[in-house]
This record gives sequence, structure tokens and C-alpha cells, in this order.
Amino acid sequence: MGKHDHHEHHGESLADAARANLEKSGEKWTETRAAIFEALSGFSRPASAYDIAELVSAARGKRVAPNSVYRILDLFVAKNLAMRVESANAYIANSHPGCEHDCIFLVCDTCGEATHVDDDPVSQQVRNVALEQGFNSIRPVIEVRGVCQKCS
Amino acid sequence: MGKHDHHEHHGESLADAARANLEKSGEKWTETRAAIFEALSGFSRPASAYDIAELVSAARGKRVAPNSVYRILDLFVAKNLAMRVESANAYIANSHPGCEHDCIFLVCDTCGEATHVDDDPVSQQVRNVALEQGFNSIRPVIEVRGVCQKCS
DNA sequence: ACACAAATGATATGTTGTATCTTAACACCT
DNA sequence: AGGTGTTAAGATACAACATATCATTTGTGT
Repeated sequence: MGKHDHHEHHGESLADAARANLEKSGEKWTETRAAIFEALSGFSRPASAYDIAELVSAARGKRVAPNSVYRILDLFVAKNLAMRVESANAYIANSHPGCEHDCIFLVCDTCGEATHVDDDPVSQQVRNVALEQGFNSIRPVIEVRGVCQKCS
Repeated sequence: MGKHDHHEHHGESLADAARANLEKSGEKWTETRAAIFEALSGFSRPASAYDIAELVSAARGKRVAPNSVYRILDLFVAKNLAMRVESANAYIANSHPGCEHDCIFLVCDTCGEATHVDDDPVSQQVRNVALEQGFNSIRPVIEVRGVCQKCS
């Protein structure tokens, strides 16, 4: 199971950890970023930029445009506060920012939930496949579509 | 390297193999399907449905709508004549239809080319990660973004 | 207060993907 | 040949995802 220990954060604590990580790299934890992070981490499923824009707009009574959301999500992904699920065109909050892993997403085609697994031996092997072909600047995308236990 | 032998097809031979595989499963090899397969296999990079629609429309002097292309690509993917590269929202022809593998795509962020690798031990391990979590109907999506040897 | 840089907003547009309904092609039967 | 049912493809509209450009606001240092 867990190949190592993490601080799994939730709610306030997660936002605090995200904030700490972002500020550590010289970026600011602004109101908009906080609102977007809160929205993102509130979803139980990968959320699209438009989902987040809608939720944040409602919560603040003030429209937030999708491009602003994309900007901030890109920042979050760059700083490892969030990850993009490529096969779903959507994003999820990183529940243990600060740990760097190639992650594996298991995405349920029925309920849409995504669980995030770190398995460094497996991801390392995927990296190796690319290394053998002479690839550089490698970023693995490892996702599994299927039907989760609850939905089976 | 190659974990086993394949018949790697090209050009006519590839289209013939694709046709044979499609017909084997009771589907028809129509003109439109042939044209779309030809267009797809002519690209040196993953092609979007719109790329294909444009090329086929030009080649036949008659518009082919994107939804028709999507329909046929979906069929090709279902019958293993083509694969979808999730991280690129695009498709590539399967150069050895008839062999069933979970495939691994190495996608160059510079030139856009994608190489297709079969490494059953690695993909099996990815499957196992999902199996351990109780997943069913598993379809791995294993892709690596990076910079290929030529572009480095 | 001023000047500068960073963050966000507004707007438009480009790209990818589906839904719905209609028409055309084809096989099969009598 | 003509009728009927099925599969394939076309037309159209729209939904969902993503980016480009320029304007405005906010924060920071002087």
C-alpha cells in the first residue's frame, strides 16, 4: 500500500499547507488564489476550470473569468499545489503539497471520482521507458480509467 | 527495446491490415472509413479529428464534418485500428492492428511526434496498481511528455 | 504621491467534442 | 423490380475546453 508516509491535509489545514508552499517559492497567496484553491479542494472529483469559475463566481458574488482560473491553475500545477488529470481535462488539489511524486490517477468512469496514488517504483519504470528512447525533460502521465470498487 | 515481434505495416499494407481487422469483426470498410484511415496514417504526428476532417475534405473535394470523423475514429479505437493520445487530444494509427497491448506513448513537446511503445511488464504493473484499489474494466493511459532525442 | 511590476478582469476567439435529426447507401426479402 | 429495415454518413447546432490580447486594479518600493 502506501510506499511511504505523507502528511495528508484536509480543509483549512490543506489550504494552509498550500499557502506555505506557494509563498515559499516567492509567490503570493492572494484572495483569488485562495478562493480558487478552496473551490478546487472542495470538489470530490476532478474539476474543470469552468466548474471552478462558476463556483468561485457564485461564492464571491462577482464573476471570475475562466482565463483567470486557468492562469491560477497553471500556477498551482507548476508549484505542485494541484495536478491536471489529462484524460479528464480537469484538475485536483494535491493533498500533500511539498512532496514531489509522479502520480498515478485512478479515475472512475461511473462516478467520476479520482484517487491519487504514488507508486514511485512504477512511475520510475515508466520514466525509464522514455529514457531508453533518449527522451529528456520527462513528465509521465499515468492514469487508469475504469470502474471503482464502490461502483462495481 | 522490442519485447516481442510485430508485423509493422506501412502505407498500403497497413491499410490492408486495418481493413482485414475491421472486417473480421463484422464492420464494413467503407470509402469514408478508408479515406479517414489513410489520412490518419499519413500524419507523422497525432492528428486531431479536425485535422483529419480538413485533410479528407480537401482530398475528396467534398466536406466531411467533424462529427463523422469522430464517429469513425471512435470505431477505429474500439477495433484497435487507432489509438487516442489523451494528453494531446489526438489520434494515431495503430501500426500493428491485431496485436492487443496497453500502449505507452512518448510525446515530444517540441516536434509533436509521438512514438508508440509496448512494454507489457510496465503496463501490467500500472494495471496492478488499479487492481489493488478494487478497480474493474481497467484501461491504462500511459503517456510520457518530454523532449525526444532528435529535439534535444 | 509617484512609478513600476504583478495580478486580475474583460473580451474575443480558437479548438475539441456531442447531440439531434435527416438523408443516403445497402442488403434482404417477396 | 419494388418495398422495408438497418447501418453509415451528412448537416447543423451547440457545449465544453483553452488561449490571446489588451485594459484595469492592486500592491510595493521610493
